[in-house]
Amino acid sequence: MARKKQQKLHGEKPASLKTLADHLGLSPATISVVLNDVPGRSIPQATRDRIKAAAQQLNYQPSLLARSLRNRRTHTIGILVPELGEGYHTQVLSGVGDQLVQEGYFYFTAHHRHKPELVEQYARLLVGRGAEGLILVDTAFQHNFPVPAVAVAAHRHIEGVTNVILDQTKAAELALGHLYQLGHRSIAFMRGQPFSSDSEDRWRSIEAAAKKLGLKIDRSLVIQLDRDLTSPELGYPVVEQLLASGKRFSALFSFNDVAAIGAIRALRDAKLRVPEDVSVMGFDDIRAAAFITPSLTTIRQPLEDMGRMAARIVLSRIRNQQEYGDQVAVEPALMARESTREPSCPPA
Amino acid sequence: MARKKQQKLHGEKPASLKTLADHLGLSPATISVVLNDVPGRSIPQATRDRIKAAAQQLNYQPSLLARSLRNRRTHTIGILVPELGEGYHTQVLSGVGDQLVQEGYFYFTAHHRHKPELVEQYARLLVGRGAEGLILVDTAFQHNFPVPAVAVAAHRHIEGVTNVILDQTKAAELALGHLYQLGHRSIAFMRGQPFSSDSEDRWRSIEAAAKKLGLKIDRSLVIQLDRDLTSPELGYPVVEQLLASGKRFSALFSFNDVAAIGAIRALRDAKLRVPEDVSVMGFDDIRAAAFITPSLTTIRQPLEDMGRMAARIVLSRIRNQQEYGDQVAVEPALMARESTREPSCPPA
DNA sequence: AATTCTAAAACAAACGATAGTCTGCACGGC
DNA sequence: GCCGTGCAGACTATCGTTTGTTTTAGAATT
Repeated sequence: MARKKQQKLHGEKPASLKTLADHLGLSPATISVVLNDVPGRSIPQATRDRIKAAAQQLNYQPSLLARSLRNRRTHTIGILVPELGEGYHTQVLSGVGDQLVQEGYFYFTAHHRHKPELVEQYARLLVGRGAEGLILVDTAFQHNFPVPAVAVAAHRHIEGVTNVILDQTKAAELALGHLYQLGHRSIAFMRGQPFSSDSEDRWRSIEAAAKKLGLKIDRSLVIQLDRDLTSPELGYPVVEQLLASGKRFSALFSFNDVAAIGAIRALRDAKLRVPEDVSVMGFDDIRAAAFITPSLTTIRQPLEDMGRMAARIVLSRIRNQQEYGDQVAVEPALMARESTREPSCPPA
Repeated sequence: MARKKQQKLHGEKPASLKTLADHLGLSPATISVVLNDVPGRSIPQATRDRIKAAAQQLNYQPSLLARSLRNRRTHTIGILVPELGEGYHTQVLSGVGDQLVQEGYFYFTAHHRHKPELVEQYARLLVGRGAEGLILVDTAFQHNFPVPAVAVAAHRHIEGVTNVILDQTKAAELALGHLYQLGHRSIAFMRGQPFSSDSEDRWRSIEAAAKKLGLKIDRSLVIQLDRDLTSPELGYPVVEQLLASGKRFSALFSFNDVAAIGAIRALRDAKLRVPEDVSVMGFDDIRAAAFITPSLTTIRQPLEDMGRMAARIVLSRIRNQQEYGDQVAVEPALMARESTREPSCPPA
């Protein structure tokens, strides 16, 4: 007869407990008990072996769907991010994913492209889909959620939602401390866009750090980002304008790395060398930061750690352990590279 | 009395059909029928309104879990990627996600860090979790799968798995054509690591394109990558060696952008200017390609499109439409930037 | 008044797994 | 021979939906 098909294509329905039960002449419940090693049940070893062998042979895979329905546990977390294709969010995602998988959880992802109505909608969908918890990365939201939720770099604080943030105070101190120590005294600052979650905090921290160092912030050296871009173009025009104003400065603290790259372009196009004439400090430590010429001195956000932390917190809240407060800060690190050095002429 | 809690914290069990049924004095089935607008059932408008109002009021959300169990449709796809935190894969993911969401599907992601046993294990888990199809991005695998599967940039062809790939012939022709047209005749080539999925195809296409242009490939100008790195360090030592060999060349075609960035460093460290002394062509068009100095001329893989295409194919196969063959190629594009120009001295 | 018809909704059986309870039977002790 | 004891496993209900089939009751027909 025809040779047995060696590579079964999809189509045959997978084995269920009932299939196994019929095959073995036992009841589904017994098989469930054996395969799950439920304690306190007396089933002879012989039967156990028989069941396990059959399960293997028929390639039995329990339907997690059915199990979830019955146990009311899905072991699934929903994750909301603004974008998938860009560095910052996916690095957080990477940490989240690692931690979740390690603890036996799965996750659904959805990206909302910053549309508020999509945030609401996807959150509902994810929960409807069985998500036992939510992790929101760089995502604005209004309400509480029907399941434990943790925000990474949240825009504001919402009752009941734990927030994982960067220690902005420490970050500002690291950055300004580095520039100050190199000898910089006239430093230009870039403020983030009003709609960006970090802008306000970052700026307050910078002011505080400056005060602590005895450094005066010259208002005319403070520029304000406003465009909604994720390309270096973001930083170009504002720096161009600043230069046109004629004010001089020996260092620039950019709001983020991407803007810093644009800023470096603008400085170069104005025939200023980086770092010889102007030092540039970034923020975030995106991958490109180490690759560009000159490589960028920046403050690293431990994105993977933040993700891992968020995952740990959401799981702990699901288990109803109250181990974390409603805000958890992680430590930034200074990545000193080529784009900063001592100013060429000593401060005036 | 105590004021009504305005912000309900999680804890109250969500409304089910049964809850609604009790509340309305109807049966769950009737309510299901109404809420799903099942055709061919006669329910008076008054009752329909009553049901819909109650559903709204009790904030009824159908359990997709239960529905999936019943309907044997989960509307979920499983996605396997090697890494989450790095550019290439997540851009594909972004396209996949867009397309899936648009067609009403959700997706589970898992990253396996190139460990073969994890690929197998996660694939099984995802299917067990209800995935109706699988998308494998840059992932090696051995077997067929019990559900429709589509691979993006697969390592080899597997019966029954549709493959979305870049048109390597076109890519090689674009790249070499560009260099040739600029006047380059002595071109150095970088071959990918043996374990990388594209290495073989890419090289064959380059040979073919060179032949077509009447360009001779000088074997002593061909260098071979072998390290498993995703940082520019990848391209540095091999170019250093090539330079040490004393052979001269006016252009270098790198295996990918990351290696190209390392190569540029190596060239600079050897006091060669890019592009004045040596033109460098990359491959992939990673985000950093446009940011570095000089910005990198490269071949763009339309990663999002590939993801979208993979999603479309897997859904079409789930629906049992046979619209696509077992291989689908997408078109690359030349991104001409600063790192290439005509050679400074005319070819010998 | 008895019969047929139809609208409106209830009922019942799944989907696959699991937790709790219950039964049949062999064995032992008295 | 009667009863308890344990073992080995079956039975039942349930998670929340959906689908096919009945029931019910009132209205229409004869």
